[in-house]
Amino acid sequence: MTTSPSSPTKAGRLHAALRDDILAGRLTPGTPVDEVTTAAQHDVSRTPVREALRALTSEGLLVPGPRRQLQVVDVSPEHRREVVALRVALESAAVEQACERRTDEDLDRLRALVSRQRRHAKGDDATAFLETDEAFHRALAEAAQMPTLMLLLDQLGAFVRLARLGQPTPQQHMLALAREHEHLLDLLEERDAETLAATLAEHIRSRAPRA
Amino acid sequence: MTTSPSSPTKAGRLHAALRDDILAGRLTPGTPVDEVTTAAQHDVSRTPVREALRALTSEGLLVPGPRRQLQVVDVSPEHRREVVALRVALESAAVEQACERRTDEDLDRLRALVSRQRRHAKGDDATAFLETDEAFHRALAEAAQMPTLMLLLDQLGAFVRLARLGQPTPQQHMLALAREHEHLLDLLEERDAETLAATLAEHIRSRAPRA
DNA sequence: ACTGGAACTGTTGTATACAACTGCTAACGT
DNA sequence: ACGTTAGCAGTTGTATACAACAGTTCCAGT
Repeated sequence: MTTSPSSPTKAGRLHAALRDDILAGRLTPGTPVDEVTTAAQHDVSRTPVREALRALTSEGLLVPGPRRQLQVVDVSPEHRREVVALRVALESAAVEQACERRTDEDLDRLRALVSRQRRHAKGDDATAFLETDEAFHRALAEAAQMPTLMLLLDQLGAFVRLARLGQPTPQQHMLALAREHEHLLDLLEERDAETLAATLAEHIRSRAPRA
Repeated sequence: MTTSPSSPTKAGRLHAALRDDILAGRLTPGTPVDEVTTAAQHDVSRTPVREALRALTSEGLLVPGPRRQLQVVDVSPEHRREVVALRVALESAAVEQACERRTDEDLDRLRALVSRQRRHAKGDDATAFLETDEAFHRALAEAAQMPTLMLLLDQLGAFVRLARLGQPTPQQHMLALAREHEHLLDLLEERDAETLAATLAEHIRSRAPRA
């Protein structure tokens, strides 16, 4: 968010590209990242690289390591738990507001996402499913119309994705999640803020790592 | 946090200096900030300025304006309400964890802060009081030992400070706040997570702008 | 008078050269 | 043999020059 994701600048494109490399697992945790190498690989000068690396650092995707070098972040189990707790806190706050502000268009959009998600679940396409899953949670929060909250959630989103990288998603889970989403939408439609927040919290926690 | 605040680099110092200028009201909302002018004023080249401005933008203290220029953010009443809601969500989550993890040292530190705060209140020193107030809330959250949460709270903290800039703080309020802090600590000591979270939420909201 | 567009101005984006720092290596002295 | 230090290699920090872009002004043509 520092540099616009799809901005026409090299810095912006680099930022997006590296972010994608990290979130897709092409740059694995612990990998050192330095300016000159990255610049050479992408055939640009150090200047835009610096900017991209700075942005990624402020997002927490790169962390300062020992030899004054940046490394791809490694999400510890403890960190994972923290992210789950924060998602619960923020998304709960979001849906409470959303219950007041949601429009019928919001509901339509969300229902469409769930049905797409169900389709992907039936086709056992985990990648597409997870993508839609993220889109659903994002759209749900967006109905609250709280831009600063969206900023924070986007930051957390990167870690969520990172945490999920290794873990497979069995079809059974996918179907269950889609059903739960449907239920969340019913509560949003009824504007039952309290139940919705509590159900959402459980929904998020239930997907959390056990250990 | 992108560039270390007190780092020995020019970029870091600039970042801190500009941040301070904004939070102290020396750079008022809406003021356009451009690279060359800033560079000239601080007698450095554009390079470290760019970095500092990027960091401030990612913190939300600068926002992209019309003529492709950066401006000092103006916190709208709507934004203020959002920040309050987010603080409630995050600090509540923090104290719930803190109830499990707090040590006696945490309590000592916090009690010391409250007593300092009470001293400032009695001396009617609003500036020192608010500074200690921030330190108290930060230390309270820190007892949860959730580093990512601290990052998010620090970001919000800037907006809190900004929102308070105009508003005076009568001595009566200060004394009341100090008393409430004392009460929060009692609950933390008893590890009564639920009551503490609820009381804290009310404490934060009670200071919120009315309109 | 109005429209089109060409030059101009001010700004940010990028490349590159150089300086400063850090950690390492190796050589030297004891 | 060991510790100390000088210098060396690699990296980041900073300055500066140049390119690209956007907005503006002002002129030309109709």
